[in-house]
Amino acid sequence: MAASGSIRILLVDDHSVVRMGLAAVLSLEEDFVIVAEAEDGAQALEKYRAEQPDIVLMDVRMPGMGGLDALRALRATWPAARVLMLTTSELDEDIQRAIEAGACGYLQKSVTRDELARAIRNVRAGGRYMPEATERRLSQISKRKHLSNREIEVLDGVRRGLSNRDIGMALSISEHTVKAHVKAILQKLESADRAEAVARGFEQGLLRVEGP
Amino acid sequence: MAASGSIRILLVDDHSVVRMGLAAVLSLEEDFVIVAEAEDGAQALEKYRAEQPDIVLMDVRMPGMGGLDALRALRATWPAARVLMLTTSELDEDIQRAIEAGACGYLQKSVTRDELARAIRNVRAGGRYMPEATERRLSQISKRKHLSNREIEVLDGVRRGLSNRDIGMALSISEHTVKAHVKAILQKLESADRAEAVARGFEQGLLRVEGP
DNA sequence: CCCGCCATCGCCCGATCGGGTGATTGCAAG
DNA sequence: CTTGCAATCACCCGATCGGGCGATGGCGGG
Repeated sequence: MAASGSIRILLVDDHSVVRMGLAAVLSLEEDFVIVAEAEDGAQALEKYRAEQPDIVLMDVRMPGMGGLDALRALRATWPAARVLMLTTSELDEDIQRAIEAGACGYLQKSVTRDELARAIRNVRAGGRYMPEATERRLSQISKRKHLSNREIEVLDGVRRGLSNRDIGMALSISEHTVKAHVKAILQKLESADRAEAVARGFEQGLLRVEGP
Repeated sequence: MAASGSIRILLVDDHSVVRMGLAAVLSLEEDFVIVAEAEDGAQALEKYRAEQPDIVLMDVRMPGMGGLDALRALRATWPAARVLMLTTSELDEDIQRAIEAGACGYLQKSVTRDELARAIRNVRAGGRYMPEATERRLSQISKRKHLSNREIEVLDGVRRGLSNRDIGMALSISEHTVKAHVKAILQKLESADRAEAVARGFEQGLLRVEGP
């Protein structure tokens, strides 16, 4: 690995404007070298294999394989890969997932040039980097009781306007069980009824607008 | 105003990375000149007053005064202002609102350099510009029956988990009336119950995660 | 001027929801 | 092994929801 001469970077983002912007910002630092760019997760894996960069800067939301899946795939093959996640969204339990999946940092696209450079150097040096605001949000998120997979499935039925009975039939379980799940969901999301639970689901990133 | 020598552009986006990227992309065109940048709606108005650019490239989602409000404010003072809206989100009835408010185009941040340049020249020449995909989405959106203001208020109560009675008290109307509104909402959003209506509200951009 | 839409109010009623209180299984972590 | 949690099933019951049917007044466009 290059001692500390230069830091080799792989950019992954589906928005070409953002890639150009990152390239422009990073080129202001003498020792940063962008060795490759990718538009999606699959490309990112290819490029990583080919270039073995020191740092990956990756967008969270991308068409096809999302940034989180790409992150997991990357770390599965190269556990030492150092990945900084970028996002516009700022809400999201994606933060939580990214950290669990081994991201070394989580930045918003509104970062200043300075902070971005610091983050990259930090991560390169083996550390982590997380803006204070994100850290605070993360601690809040981790306090939220999170739903089990089954509960997410039920919540998805609720979101589609199904009755408890219909959800039961769809999941091949009894209506009683569905009610139990719904009850648990309402408690965990601190919601008064299923409508509020759906709203909370969207707020917390459990439910999304684009169908999975 | 510069005949056709150069096209003077104002960039408005809260993400510095995106501004840098746009600046980088646009600087590749000889006749494009970025005369100012702004980080939010208020700044955008100032800069416009000072520079009187030919074109404004504006992000839709921004902290403080959002892109749409900024657009309206701008057109209120300078009805001839030519504004191209930029977005990451792609969903949204914001498209609809932007067009109504007098935007000359609506682009995603994934645009290629080519398309962006074409859009700008088009708009500069007095035309409009809208990617085909966006146009299709727009036509779908316009087919959606849209909720009245009162109905939106009711839907917001529903989203917060209030009962019809509580919503009635909050809005100082009878529970019966609320029920009538809810009924209308369910029909217009083609929803089976209030939970699905909330989901549809989020999908269509009627409800948002960050507070109004 | 009339039609349509919106907002408001009213009553009846069956279906669904959500709370309370149980229980059993199986698995994973301590 | 014991504790805890997820998932499953069960019953009772009052409150709420959502549909059906209808009515009034106001406001704006054709």
